[in-house]
Amino acid sequence: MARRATTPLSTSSDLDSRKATILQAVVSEHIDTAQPVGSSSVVDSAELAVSAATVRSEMVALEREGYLAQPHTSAGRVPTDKGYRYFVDHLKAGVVGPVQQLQINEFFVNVRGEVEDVLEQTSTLLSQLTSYTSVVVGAGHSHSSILSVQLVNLEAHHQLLVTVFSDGSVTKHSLRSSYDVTHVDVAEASRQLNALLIGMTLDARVQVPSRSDYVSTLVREAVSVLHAEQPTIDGEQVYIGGSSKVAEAFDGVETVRKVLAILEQELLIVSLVQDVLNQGLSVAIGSEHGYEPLLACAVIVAPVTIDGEPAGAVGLLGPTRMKYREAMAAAQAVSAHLTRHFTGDDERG
Amino acid sequence: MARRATTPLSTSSDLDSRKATILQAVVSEHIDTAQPVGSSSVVDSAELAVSAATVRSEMVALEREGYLAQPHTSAGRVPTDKGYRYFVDHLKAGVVGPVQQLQINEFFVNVRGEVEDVLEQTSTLLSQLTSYTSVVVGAGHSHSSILSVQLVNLEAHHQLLVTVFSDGSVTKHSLRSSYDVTHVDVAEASRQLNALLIGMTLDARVQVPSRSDYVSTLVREAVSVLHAEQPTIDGEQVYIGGSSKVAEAFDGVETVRKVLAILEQELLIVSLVQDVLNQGLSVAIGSEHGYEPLLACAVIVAPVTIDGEPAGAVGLLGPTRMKYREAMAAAQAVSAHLTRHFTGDDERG
DNA sequence: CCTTAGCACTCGGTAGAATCGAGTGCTAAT
DNA sequence: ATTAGCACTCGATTCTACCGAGTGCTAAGG
Repeated sequence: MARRATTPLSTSSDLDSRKATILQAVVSEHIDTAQPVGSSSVVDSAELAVSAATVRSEMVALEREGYLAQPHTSAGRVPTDKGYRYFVDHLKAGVVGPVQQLQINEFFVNVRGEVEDVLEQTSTLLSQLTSYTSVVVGAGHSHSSILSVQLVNLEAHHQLLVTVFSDGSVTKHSLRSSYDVTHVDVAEASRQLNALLIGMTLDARVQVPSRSDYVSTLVREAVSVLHAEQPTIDGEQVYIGGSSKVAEAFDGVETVRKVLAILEQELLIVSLVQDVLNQGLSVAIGSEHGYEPLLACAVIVAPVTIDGEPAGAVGLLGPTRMKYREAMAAAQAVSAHLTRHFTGDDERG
Repeated sequence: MARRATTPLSTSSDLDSRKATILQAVVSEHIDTAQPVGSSSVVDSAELAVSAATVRSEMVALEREGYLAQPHTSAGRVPTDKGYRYFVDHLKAGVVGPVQQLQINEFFVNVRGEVEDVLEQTSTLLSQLTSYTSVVVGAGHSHSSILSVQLVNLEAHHQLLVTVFSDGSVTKHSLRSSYDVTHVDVAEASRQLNALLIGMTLDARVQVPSRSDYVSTLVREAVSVLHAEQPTIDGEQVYIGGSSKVAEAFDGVETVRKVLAILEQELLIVSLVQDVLNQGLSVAIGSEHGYEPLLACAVIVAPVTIDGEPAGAVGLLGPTRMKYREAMAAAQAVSAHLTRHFTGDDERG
């Protein structure tokens, strides 16, 4: 923790020890109180052996360097995004509280059902743990291979193509034909599709014989419909938990509205989470993630893997003045449990 | 409209013509302005040939009878739930505006994809049309028969049971066995399951031969897992559109939070919608639906049918002072289009 | 008897003034 | 470099006055 003091004109991202202490005190207190923090309360909370006046002049410097801001003259200081950034970068990794640990353990012991159900419930869990809105993203099946394809006759003109992937996901696609299709045709088409597609991934192209009988046409349509799925950012699933927490976390109806509006656009949420992950970050604060309507938000992201492969992420969305340590610990713990749950899964009974 | 004047001491639910006019004027104006309405503005807006004083004494009566309330002495009047109820009961059926009609038509011409996608997008549409939060409920498949059952081997201990129903829905269920299962076993189990289950509905019990080989065990497990689904209020789908609208519609963070919290509980939303439908209502106002956290809300519901069978509902959730005529018209129009879309569907190419 | 003009009264909302106090920035002394 | 001291700023709070929308009541007129 105690870092060597450098020259006061440090190259932007490092601060001498006292400035760091002060900054951290301001951030901590502001997170707790949501109020601007004054020099004297810094002296109290950080146990500094200097006077308020000294702290003040340091704060002027911190403001000049962009870590703090003043809502108005003669108010205390408030952290900027940069200030929060410094804070989280120098945060010693937290650990989840005992109560929450218990809650997490219990959850993962009891959780049952399909992947989708687990993810959805996880999202609720994470939100309850932290009082922030949670986002759980499950990766699509673009890299899974096809285990089984089946064509089912709903009506003479209407078939359903049901595909099972090696990751356990199942998709369905409607096929509508302008000609009558018999059960025999469907069975034959099913057989051919299985022969063609089993073991393939969605991004692999397959050669379809171009004969023009009904069965072949059906097969061709089925294959093309499957391939058409690709552009849809391969159907990741998004589960949002605790959107009501938005109303508590932010003040100002307008902010709440904006954030909720964003949360409604699942594609956007997916790319937000992906962006943050791609930047290699675990936290994106305010302007950092580049989504203007979310300027007032911080996003915490933790990746989930299955057998070492990236398989999604869990995230938390709160105000920039969120409780980073607790929230990061919770996200990390949950993502780890999730990883273990899915990876270790098949070894258990 | 002009209803015969009855005795002033009418049996609660009927009002003489003038009272009715006044009540309707108050409700209308309050819906527009969100402000308490005074006697003089009633005289203006309803073109009454009486003085404000007369209106006032009528308002006293309306208040005594429970249709109006006063936020505080010497403020105007505000409708009670009962007042709103009278209003909507005597509302001449509205028709959607030309712009929205266009929007609806365009939507249903262009909409593509599986039922789930259509419902989800419909929910967004309805919300955009009305600026209220929309709820679309798709009925479960408890009454659909099974068209196909398929068991797929994910791993030696892990099979996936994929079921296709006659309504085009598809479910999957994980089966985990403590013993190794070969592909041959799975194929055989699949065959047996098909023989047993095709044509059945989920509520029908089937006799499973109680032999104790692996295949039979697998079959038994599959059947029991399918039947176990029943209690889950048979997996209706809920699609909520425009939850951000909640932030606009209500004032008071606490109300917003409560409503959002309710919207998160899909089961609750389903039963709310079902309740309202069962009461034969199309609108439930404030206390009428009996969900205390939604006291400030009105819910509009319109049923959707497929081939005459109830198949779900579309709903709108707004403040009690919502624009009933427009919202009801929109809900009705959308539900009608949806009904037609799904019913007429199979005749088209 | 219903209606209505007139009037006193209520009470929330707004505007302005006074005040408070937390917090700053500067300066001068150590 | 630090700090005590101090003048100053400015949002928040309180208080007052007051306005005005709206009421309820009453007494007079159809």
